[in-house]
Amino acid sequence: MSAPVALIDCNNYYVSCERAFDASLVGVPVIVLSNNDGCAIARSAEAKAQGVKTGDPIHLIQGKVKAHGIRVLSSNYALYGDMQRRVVAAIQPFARDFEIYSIDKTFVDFAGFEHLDLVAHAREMSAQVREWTTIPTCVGIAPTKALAKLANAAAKKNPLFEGVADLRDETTRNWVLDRFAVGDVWGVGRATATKLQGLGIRTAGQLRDMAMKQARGIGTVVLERLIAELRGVPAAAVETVEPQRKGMAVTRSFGTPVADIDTLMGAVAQYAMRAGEKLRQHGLVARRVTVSFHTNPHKPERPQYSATRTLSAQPMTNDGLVILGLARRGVESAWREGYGITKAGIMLEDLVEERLRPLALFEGDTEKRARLMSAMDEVNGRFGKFAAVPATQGFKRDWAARSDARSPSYTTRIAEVPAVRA
DNA sequence: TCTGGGGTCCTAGGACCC
DNA sequence: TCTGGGGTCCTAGGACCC
Repeated sequence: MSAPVALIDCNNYYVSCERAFDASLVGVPVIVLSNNDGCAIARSAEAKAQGVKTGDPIHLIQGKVKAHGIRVLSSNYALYGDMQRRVVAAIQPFARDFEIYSIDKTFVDFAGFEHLDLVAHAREMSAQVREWTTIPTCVGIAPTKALAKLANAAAKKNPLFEGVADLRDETTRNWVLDRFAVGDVWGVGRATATKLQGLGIRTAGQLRDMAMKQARGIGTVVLERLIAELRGVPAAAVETVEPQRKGMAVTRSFGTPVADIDTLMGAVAQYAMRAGEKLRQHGLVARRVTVSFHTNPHKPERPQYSATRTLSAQPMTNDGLVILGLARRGVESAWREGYGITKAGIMLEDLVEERLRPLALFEGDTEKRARLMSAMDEVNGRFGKFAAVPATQGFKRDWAARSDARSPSYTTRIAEVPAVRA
């Protein structure tokens, strides 16, 4: 039997973060919207009970919002990121190794802890997170990551588990797998679920028992690995070191479609500067810069246009103005008149740590530019985003996305720390 | 589905090379 | 060039996840 793995997952994470700082949100239906205030990406239990689904466009559920007094918030990623650090700090003492899988999920390697009552151990871990952050969590324990994810879902769904499901025991495991819909298994999306159902495979138990060869036929090696994991054979380890990231992107939808190149260039300029800033924050430089923009693919009756252009930075760079220069060339070569552009983005690939950057033959005065960039970072950090911007970016941002109901940056911006009155 | 933004991994096909 | 086998690199697109 392989070493036990646990997945600790925060319940309704974004909503729970908001509730940690605003008691009026407790006990009432709450949803948090995506970046563009477009759709619901987090829902409290009360909002779920009113039938709000993940991804519901806000304009489609306005009736429900009014009828049930659902509180609607824009997302506040600075807050959620900061809260995550506190959650991880609470988890840390309960294992030697763990993997921060996403903003609200952490895999915990329980190797070497098998002699403990792991269910009790997991409950203590969960209680520690709650005490330090107020955030409720559920834990799933199993021999593989895929099964730990499934155990976690079971712990969330079935009150019998009281927040911690241990699927190391085969009888319990089979019981859960036979009742678990195949489409809810981690790694089975809509496309694969449809194909599996066509073969009569409806439960996680049936997926586990599927012939590998048949699985390869409808999926890829990824589906084969998933089946191995459902059988209790690990195909993925708990990754304790953060992997080098492969790419980085800044993309946004526009509030209103853009039909002229200057306006598009203004948006692209902002994304390019932001992309450079992100690279510097992570201590990275990039080789490939891709700029892309397209019309709204959800309006098939309109003429569509989609363009991407990839350019190389020589030498590798994290200079926003260099990225902007390349992106500008890309936009100029790809621009076509007569379309309403609804989304644009900058993607950076071939990333390398700045200190490992290969030296180019002719570098130019990179040091001066590096000082300019860090000066801009400082100005923007102190006086707010967009205090210092290149002229291309412009000051009118008609196309800008909406974010009307963002909560204050309680933990990351001194001016917005909540005041306590005696 | 009137649909956000930021990622990863995998596969297929073409260009090119020896 | 009416042509073998094998390798790498690149791009585009699909699928999935949070």
